[in-house]
Amino acid sequence: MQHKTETYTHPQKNREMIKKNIQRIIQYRMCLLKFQNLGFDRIFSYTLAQEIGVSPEQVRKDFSQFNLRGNKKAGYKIQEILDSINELLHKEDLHKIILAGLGNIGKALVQYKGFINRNMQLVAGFDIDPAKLKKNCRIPVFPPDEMARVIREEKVVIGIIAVPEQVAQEICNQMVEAGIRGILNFAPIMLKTPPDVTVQNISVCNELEALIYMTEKQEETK
Amino acid sequence: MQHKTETYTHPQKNREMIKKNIQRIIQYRMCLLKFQNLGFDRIFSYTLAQEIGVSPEQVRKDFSQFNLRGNKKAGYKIQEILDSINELLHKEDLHKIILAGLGNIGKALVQYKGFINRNMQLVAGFDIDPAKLKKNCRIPVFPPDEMARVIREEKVVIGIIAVPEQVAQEICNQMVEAGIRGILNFAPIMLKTPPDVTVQNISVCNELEALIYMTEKQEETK
DNA sequence: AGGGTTTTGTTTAATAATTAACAATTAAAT
DNA sequence: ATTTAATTGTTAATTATTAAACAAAACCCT
Repeated sequence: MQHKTETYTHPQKNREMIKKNIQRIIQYRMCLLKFQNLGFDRIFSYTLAQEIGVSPEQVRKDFSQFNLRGNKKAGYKIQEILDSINELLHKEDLHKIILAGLGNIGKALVQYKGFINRNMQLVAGFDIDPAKLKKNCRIPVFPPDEMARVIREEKVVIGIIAVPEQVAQEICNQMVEAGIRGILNFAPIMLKTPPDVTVQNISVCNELEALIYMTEKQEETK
Repeated sequence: MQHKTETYTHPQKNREMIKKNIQRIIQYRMCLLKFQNLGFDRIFSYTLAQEIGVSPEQVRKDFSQFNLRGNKKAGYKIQEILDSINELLHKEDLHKIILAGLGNIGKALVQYKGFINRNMQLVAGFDIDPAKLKKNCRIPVFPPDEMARVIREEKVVIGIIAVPEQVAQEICNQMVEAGIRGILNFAPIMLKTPPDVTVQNISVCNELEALIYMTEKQEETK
């Protein structure tokens, strides 16, 4: 029997839930911007839901959880919700990010122009290959042994790992040691980190394989 | 009251569940390969679970669902499970993939060497920019109006969308029309597709924003 | 060979997430 | 101003997922 009113939830699980919800919120924002650009200044939960592929109740519940309020009968004021979401995501300040590895993915990220629109900035890159140090002039690129210094000096808390699998864990350890708290990992391994460091994996191969499975499954049952 | 023995589940939801489970299976495979390379030939659900960050029961249940069988007291034979997973994922045959858009992401994908190890192959790229048509000699690159022909001739069912947001939906429509059944989408929009087409979105910006939120949330509650 | 121990696989229970329902509210119309 | 219609926000119910429990199996050691 539970004595407390609030039921206990495992911190790790709880965090997964928050992450999932905030990812939906980020999607809503994408969608809100779209409708704003189309000239609308209000939107209903129903419309938003249909666009994202969830139920209207889900939208209302998500908004409610993050205290994003609408108007009865009149829906949600797009600008108002956008402002609130931006505040929620601390979009008023610039978020510095470092990048380890300037291979194919790293180079693509360096050249990507979409970060600054969303108040994110790659402040430095790191690569073992001396040839990479000058090539990409958009951001300064250092050898890996300077990473800890840069992280500390620039007070960076977010890092991207785009190095080969073999060195990914080592780079991860160095990042965490120097103060990185969130890692976007492109290496095809499960990184080991302390529980207070958040890791998000991206694997194009895995996604493609899952997609292939799904399509073939669909084909079978047709 | 439900009359059928099997309870009804919404097909869309059901598909989400299968996708999630198969993604875990793909992760298990990654991990199994790692342990095989370390010289092990058997593994316990407990070990695998710890490595992936789930419970041992979850591993056993996942394996059970896909009929991946172990040996009581002796755990799972790594090679056996790997073979079964590869069979499950139809790894015996080569999976052809087309790529729309040869910008930063597209170029990175073309240069990526990991596909062939997993029996996937980019068979063609498409870009509106004539300058791109010759540049990347790893795969043939065509203008977009040849896409439908190539999809049909090569019988491709998987496509990657790495074009600018503004044309992503149009490219998607063309792909679906020509026979593509699974799409990996890098454009920051929710693509509209028929229900039997599976879409998987990848957005580096969204993942980073979620990561930033998580780290700041963590900082607050500390 | 046989008991003890360990680990699977499945069933049952607990927890979490989604959907449905509905009361409250408010914009718009008359 | 009053009424009507529509939409939110929250509570309740349902469904789905995850974890626990335990029986069955089989390896290993004596």
